[in-house]
Amino acid sequence: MTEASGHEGQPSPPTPRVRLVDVAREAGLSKTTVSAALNGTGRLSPAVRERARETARRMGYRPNATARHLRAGRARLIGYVVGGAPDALWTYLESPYFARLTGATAATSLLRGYAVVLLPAGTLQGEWSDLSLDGVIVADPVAGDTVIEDLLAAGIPVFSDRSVEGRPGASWVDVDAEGAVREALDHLREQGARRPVLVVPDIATRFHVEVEAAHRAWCAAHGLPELAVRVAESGNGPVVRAVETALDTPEGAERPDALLVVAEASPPLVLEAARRYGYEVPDDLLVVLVSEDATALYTDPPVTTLSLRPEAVAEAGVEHLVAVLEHGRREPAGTLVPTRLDVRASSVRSGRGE
Amino acid sequence: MTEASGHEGQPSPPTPRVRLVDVAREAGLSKTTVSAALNGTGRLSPAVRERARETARRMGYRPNATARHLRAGRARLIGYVVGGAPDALWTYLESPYFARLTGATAATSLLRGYAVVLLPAGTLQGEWSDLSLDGVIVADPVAGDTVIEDLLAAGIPVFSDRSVEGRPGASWVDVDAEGAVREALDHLREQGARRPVLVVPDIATRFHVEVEAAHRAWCAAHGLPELAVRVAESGNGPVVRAVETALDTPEGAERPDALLVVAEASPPLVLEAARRYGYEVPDDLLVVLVSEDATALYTDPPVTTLSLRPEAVAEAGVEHLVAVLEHGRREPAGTLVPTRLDVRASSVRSGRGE
DNA sequence: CTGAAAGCGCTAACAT
DNA sequence: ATGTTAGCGCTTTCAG
Repeated sequence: MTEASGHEGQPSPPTPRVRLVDVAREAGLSKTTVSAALNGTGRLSPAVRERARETARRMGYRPNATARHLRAGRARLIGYVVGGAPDALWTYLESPYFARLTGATAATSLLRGYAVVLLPAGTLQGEWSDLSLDGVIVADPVAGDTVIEDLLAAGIPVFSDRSVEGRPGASWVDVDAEGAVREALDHLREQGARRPVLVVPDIATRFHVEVEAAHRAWCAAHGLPELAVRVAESGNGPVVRAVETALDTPEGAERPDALLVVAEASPPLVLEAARRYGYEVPDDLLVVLVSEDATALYTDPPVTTLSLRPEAVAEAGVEHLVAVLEHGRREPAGTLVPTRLDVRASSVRSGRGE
Repeated sequence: MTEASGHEGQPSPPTPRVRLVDVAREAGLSKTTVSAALNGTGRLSPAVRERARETARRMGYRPNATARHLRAGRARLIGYVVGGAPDALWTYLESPYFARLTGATAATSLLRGYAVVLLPAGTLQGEWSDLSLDGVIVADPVAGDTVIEDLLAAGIPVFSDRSVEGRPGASWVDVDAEGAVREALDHLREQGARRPVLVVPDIATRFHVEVEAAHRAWCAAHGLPELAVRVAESGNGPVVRAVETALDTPEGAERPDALLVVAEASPPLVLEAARRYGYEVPDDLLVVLVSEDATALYTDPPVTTLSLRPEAVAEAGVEHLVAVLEHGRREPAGTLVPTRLDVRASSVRSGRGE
């Protein structure tokens, strides 16, 4: 039962908000005094401070944030854009990786005193120039992303995961693609794999480009065949089809004995695909997925995943941006986030030593 | 190659931003004229207008959004909070429903000229009172949610999906729970189900409370047994266990012949659970999931889903909020969004007429 | 057709 | 210890 209940209902005109002057007048004090009292600054007698506070409370005073921001010279607002894909403006949130990256970015920002504004993927600065953003975080830019150029040209501090190395004002965070590939392939090899096949999206994101390079290098170094299938589109449909392509070997040909999928795909669906093609996991096929999808824990067998650690990426990114924003750091800095392999039954050769 | 390349690099002091006065001075005009020229307002000679624009461009002038907002009296910013759960501050993004609701809210807002600020779930107004939000959207409040009370008390226009009926200033949107349950159960009954079992979260969200009521009513009306299992926690693990509970009937007892899951769960995992308990889908068990999870399309068989239409919910919500914000509408308005049943093979009795 | 000046609501020097 | 005043950067009457 709020104040506006029953017959007494406020008349239509949107109640003019109580301003600092109003409180000051009412309390018989000056703006300064009330402001100081409310902000805990200055030296005021406890009595006056209390009177100001009480009056403000009674009148339902709430400071105007915009005015404060104008005064302060910043709005404590950080923009968040995902690079590339201007075709999929918002769907990135539906991928577990981005869902967690986004949440973690918002969480870390808030800890540092900034709120996050969601921006549509791949849009340029011009489309939201009327927002008072102190800085912008660009997640997952593709090579030569216009978003970044745009922001840099506008002089807005930018942090971008993946590398924008060397651009002044553009700190970066990068997932350690090379380490990720090496760790996953080493693990598969230890488990006996000799014909691992890689499934990777065919896009210009720095991470994926590096993954391919690392894979090539690893295969050469270990004298194993370089088996890879590229996925043109993202999404479960295309990725699962790519997995099928990878597993569907011609009659009599040697079959792959391990699968490393570096594209967001539903773990249970990948397992199902493997079964459809007559593989037993992990007996005939070891499976490792680069994924943040929690369902990996609940499949039978549970699926080994390689986490890109979105929380760590977000944290490092916000940290860099805040460093620029608050201490005016100019020299670009960077962080390389190591991935984490969560070994589960899908990639552990069974019937050995157990 | 931006201007700051090479040896010429700007010295450290963060470049003082170009202001309107600076442009005016440089162009030999007044602030007024330049402002008018840039905003396309007022009656200026084309020559002057062009001169002002050119100078602004040359100097890299970008208007200060905060100052504009102060002047305009609003920041064109909408807050977005998810109700309840202060334990899971950000994880809501990982659910397909909320991922899409969030994206759609941001998209619709932008179309109406507002940007969306992500707020941690279940937090109160006091924790982000230093943000200049014109309004707030509260998604999925639980009964008697403090977030709502808090906002209403503060006089901030609130829209909330699910109902907050009767509160002045609090328009609402509600998913048609009753229709959803009826549509799903009618469908299952038409397909021959006589012992459908409902799996539903045990939480006070209005939607879920209504689902239970509707289920009870439907069972009574059709003279079918009221079978239901409640899930204490959310997440794939608990939901799958609840599904197992629902399917794991004592030896000799009658088994359920249809499953209606009204909790976000991974479609392939639910299918897998059914198989583990010896059910063939759809032959022994018809399955309908309330879910926005895209994997439902790719399972074998594809799973029938009941969509809560997050895009429609978001659209209606933003529409209501903007109506309050821009036309000062006071009388609370509401929208009831119908759900959509996407019938796929998992709920169609096979071997009949085909 | 253009410019001077007021003021959005707040905070912080600078008096008193 | 408290009040006066300037000013953050912009838009917009209102004179000229």
